[in-house]
Amino acid sequence: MSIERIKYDPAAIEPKWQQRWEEQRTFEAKRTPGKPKLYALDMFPYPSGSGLHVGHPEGYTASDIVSRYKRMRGFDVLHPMGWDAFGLPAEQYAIETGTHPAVTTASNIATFKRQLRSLGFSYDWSRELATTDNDYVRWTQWIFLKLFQRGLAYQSETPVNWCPVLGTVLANEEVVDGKSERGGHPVVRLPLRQWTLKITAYADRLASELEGLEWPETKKKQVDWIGRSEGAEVDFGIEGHSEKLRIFTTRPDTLFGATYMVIAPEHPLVPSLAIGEHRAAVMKYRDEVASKSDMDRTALAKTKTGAFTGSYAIHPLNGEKLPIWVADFVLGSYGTGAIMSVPAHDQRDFEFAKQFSLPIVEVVSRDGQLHDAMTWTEAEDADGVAVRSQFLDGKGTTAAKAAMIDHLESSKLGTRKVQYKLRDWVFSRQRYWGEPIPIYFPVDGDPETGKIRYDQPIAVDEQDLPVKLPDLEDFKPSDDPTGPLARAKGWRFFQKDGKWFARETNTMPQWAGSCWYYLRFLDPGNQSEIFSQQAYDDWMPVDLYVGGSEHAVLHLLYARFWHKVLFDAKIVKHAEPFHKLVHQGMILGENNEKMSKSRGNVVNPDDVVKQFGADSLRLYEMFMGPLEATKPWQTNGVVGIRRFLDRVWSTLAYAEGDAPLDDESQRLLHKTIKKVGADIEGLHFNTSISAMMILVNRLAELDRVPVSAARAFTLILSPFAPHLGEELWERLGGQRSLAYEPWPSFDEALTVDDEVEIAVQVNGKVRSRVKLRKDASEADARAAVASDEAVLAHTRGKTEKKLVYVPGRILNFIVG
RNA sequence: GCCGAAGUGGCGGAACUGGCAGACGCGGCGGAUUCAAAAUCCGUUUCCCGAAAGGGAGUGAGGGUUCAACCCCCUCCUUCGGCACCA
Repeated sequence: MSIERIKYDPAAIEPKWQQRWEEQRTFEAKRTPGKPKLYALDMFPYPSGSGLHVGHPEGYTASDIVSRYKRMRGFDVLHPMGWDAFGLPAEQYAIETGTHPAVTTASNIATFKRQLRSLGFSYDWSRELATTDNDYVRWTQWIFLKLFQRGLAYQSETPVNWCPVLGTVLANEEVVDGKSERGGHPVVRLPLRQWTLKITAYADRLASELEGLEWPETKKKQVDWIGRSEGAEVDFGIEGHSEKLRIFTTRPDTLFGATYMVIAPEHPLVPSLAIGEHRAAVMKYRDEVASKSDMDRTALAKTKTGAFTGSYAIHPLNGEKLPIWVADFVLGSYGTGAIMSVPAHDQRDFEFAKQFSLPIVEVVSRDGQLHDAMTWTEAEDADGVAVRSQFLDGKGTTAAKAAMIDHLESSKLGTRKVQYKLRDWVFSRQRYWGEPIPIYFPVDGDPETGKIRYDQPIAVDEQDLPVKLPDLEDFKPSDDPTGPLARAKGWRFFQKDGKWFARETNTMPQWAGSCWYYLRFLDPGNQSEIFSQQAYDDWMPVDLYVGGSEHAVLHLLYARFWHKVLFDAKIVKHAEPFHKLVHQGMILGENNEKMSKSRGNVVNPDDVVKQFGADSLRLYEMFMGPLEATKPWQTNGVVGIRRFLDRVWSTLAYAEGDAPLDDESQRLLHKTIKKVGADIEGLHFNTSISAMMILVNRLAELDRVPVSAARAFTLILSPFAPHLGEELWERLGGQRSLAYEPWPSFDEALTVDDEVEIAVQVNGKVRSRVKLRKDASEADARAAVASDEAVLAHTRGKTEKKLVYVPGRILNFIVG
């Protein structure tokens, strides 16, 4: 054996196959009638300036393995990739350097694309798209118009989260602890004109239609986020006012326990209710709260604060006078911004009552007896029996709630009501690098002096889409919340039929583009429609959606909302877009900490590819542990994987002949084929790799590996290590890419051993092992160990009380 | 505080439906090869006692069910993720 053998050289074979796949358009998605289909979607990345990090390839490799496997299983596969390319970083960079965001974005995309290509993902690059493409923006705006036409996009002047540093308004979801989610800049609440999407109109469906989806815990997170609660709205009279004070409660059964009322500082009635000597203090309190950050107002506020308005509400059922307080623990943005306070049965009300020495009256008793709630140390919010409650007395809580609501409705004092924590989606941003909102307004007179009639929004004609961004040189946000687009006067103002109009200068948030990209992938080149019905029917819904759990609520809720609107508009045919959802876990640095530049523990995929090869990176990321688990990077682990691939190469690359494998190897091969297939279906990539390692270790011991076995192994390895797979396949006589080669079959009979070694226990402790036929009878099993010294040593002189025998598993003597 | 997930060798992690805990990989140790090293190959590697045979302990802690528990039940601890006064 003097022939010099070539070594495994990923640096040579990886670019070779990447180029060949591209030239031969190997992965262009085509649909063949009658074949099953798979739409495998990755959450497309924001192409940041720092390039890919090792977290990206984790999910991408997983979906790529499934895609490649399914192709070999005869599926038509749609596996696309694109760019979520609008967003703040490019704009911030533009502000700092003057480089146009389009330039930065294009160069970042080029970097990302080069990196993704170097990893050998089987994307159909002919469907590549970026949310910033005019051709894409056109349809994003088109969908906005659908929302507008259906009354789901409206302007409001409500208090919003204005971030002075970023110069924009943020969604509630983008504000964490009173700071911007990106950058951690302070956020204040200001009333501004905003475009808002009526996602609350879909709250019920967004919650209930999750059922039936194959999603992880994320379903629950969304349900919690939507936060449905059932209760009643009740109108209280106000002494000396004709207006009513409307409150929402989930505990109408405790109405007789209300001892005071609380309204939020933002409540519109605050000015008129704050009277007499109390007025000044109330207004001062209101102003103080307004300047507080959300942080101060919520989590850390241990003691309750508030002020008495001087006004009284009239209890609708017993006519009692209840003092009306203002306190910031009541939120202006939830329910009616006002509550009836039942301190005996609500902890917050209880604390407030203690703080301000207000009465506490028990109206729900745990045992039916009367107690003095003034002596309690905390509220009792558990269900019980209604007391001191007139017609409710003696009723259990559930029955009492129903009876009270019935009574309120029949006497027109209140109504049944469902409330949601979910708020409408503040959709406008005062920034440059986003989709222009395709709306314009009449101008009274000319642009210089005229007033813009924001109350008369007009939809841009569909024919005139997309509304493109004007070229700007100065991207700085200003204090002026109309945003930088307002400075492009030539773009903003235009004349039609002799009249002046002004375009909307707010842009859409980054979420907009990612709300529907999976739909454009169906038919990205379509110039006349958002997508053809044929393309839709070919591929939808998305069968597998892989992405980070950081998008569990925001992106996935927004996208589902848009999809349902499109469903109602009969543009899509499924109520839900994503059938199965998987979140890859985070990859930590070697020191078990989150990867970050400041911690200096960032691993660059380019370096790993250079040192070990793309296939090693792919395999390693799948071998680290369960896909969904958080797990630390270990460079030595990549070394181990590279060793495995070296061994695969040296074992298979020079396979020859067709001498049959020995029985044991043959069985192992068939077991491995079965296991790898099943593991891919279950996304258990770590264990399938381990199974392949075991097989190679076995094959490497053989003098010679027959070609047929080498080919079968090559095929099952190929979804994981596609470059190595192709190279081996070629050496083993393959004429063309193995991408569509049928997945190897296995003989079920060879995957089960008919003789197995089972443990022999005495009183539950393993004392010996014995080889037995899988289906051996108890008598046979007993006979097989009858003279086993290791067993006899522990049974001798004792009486057998029981024998547990599970064929193929265990033999356990119970003696005493 | 509430909700969710998870705790297994020195490390990453396996373990079917309750049936031999520690597969596979890393690291360690010993050896082969080499002038030497790297690479590669072989052996070994949960802990404790023991020269060995063997014995004992062991899956965050404590209890329980069972012939048998990483797996099921109860209590508790820790870590991670999410939510944050939503009436």
